[in-house]
Amino acid sequence: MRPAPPGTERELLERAVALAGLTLQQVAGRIGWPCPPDLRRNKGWSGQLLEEVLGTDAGSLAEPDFRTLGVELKSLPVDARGRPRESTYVCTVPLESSAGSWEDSWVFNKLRRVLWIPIEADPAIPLPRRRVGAPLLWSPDPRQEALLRRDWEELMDMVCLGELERITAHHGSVLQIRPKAADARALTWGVDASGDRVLTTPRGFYLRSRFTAEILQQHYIIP
DNA sequence: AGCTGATCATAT
DNA sequence: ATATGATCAGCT
Repeated sequence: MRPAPPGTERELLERAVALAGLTLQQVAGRIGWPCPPDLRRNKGWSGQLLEEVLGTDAGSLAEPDFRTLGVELKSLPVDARGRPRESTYVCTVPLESSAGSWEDSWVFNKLRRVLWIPIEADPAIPLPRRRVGAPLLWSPDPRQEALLRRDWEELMDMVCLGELERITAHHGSVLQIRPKAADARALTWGVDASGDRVLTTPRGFYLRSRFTAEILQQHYIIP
């Protein structure tokens, strides 16, 4: 059912281009998946559908989806004007490890090469009829990488200094930290200002939608 | 209308 | 519990 992973970026892009313009129902039908009426009880369904159809090979490891290519796959819900409707989850925030460098960070290693696939997400369109957009293979340009790096360094400084409870989604110009858990009761270990281990909410890094909007505006043409 | 904090599903 | 895939829903 699941195709072999693409061997090259070109092959990956060809597979993705072949999906452009299809509805989610049509894409799901190709691999025998039923299309749910909405995403209410399965928020990641369309992202998982694209993984399955395109043949990712990283599972749920903390690595790019196409590990042999070093390419991360991100679906991007867009409104009628082609603007992202939501922020984009990047990865878990390491709450216990020491600083490390930007180059070694999960954030950088996931975002250095991304295949963005816009998906119509206007709530007026029933999920099965929403169309997949044209794919975009992207790497951050120097300015974008500098913005990401600065946010990451500031946020990770706060994490490492035990200022986790001070971090809100207001921090960061393009990259932010928000809760990432089953619910608000979920707990994991972090470090407080005294350096002691404390239980806290698991967090994730997210890209603000104005950042992904910029990426699409620069490169993407609405079909 | 945009944004933040909360939440849903699955695999290991 | 930790990782992945994300969107929901209420507040400003």
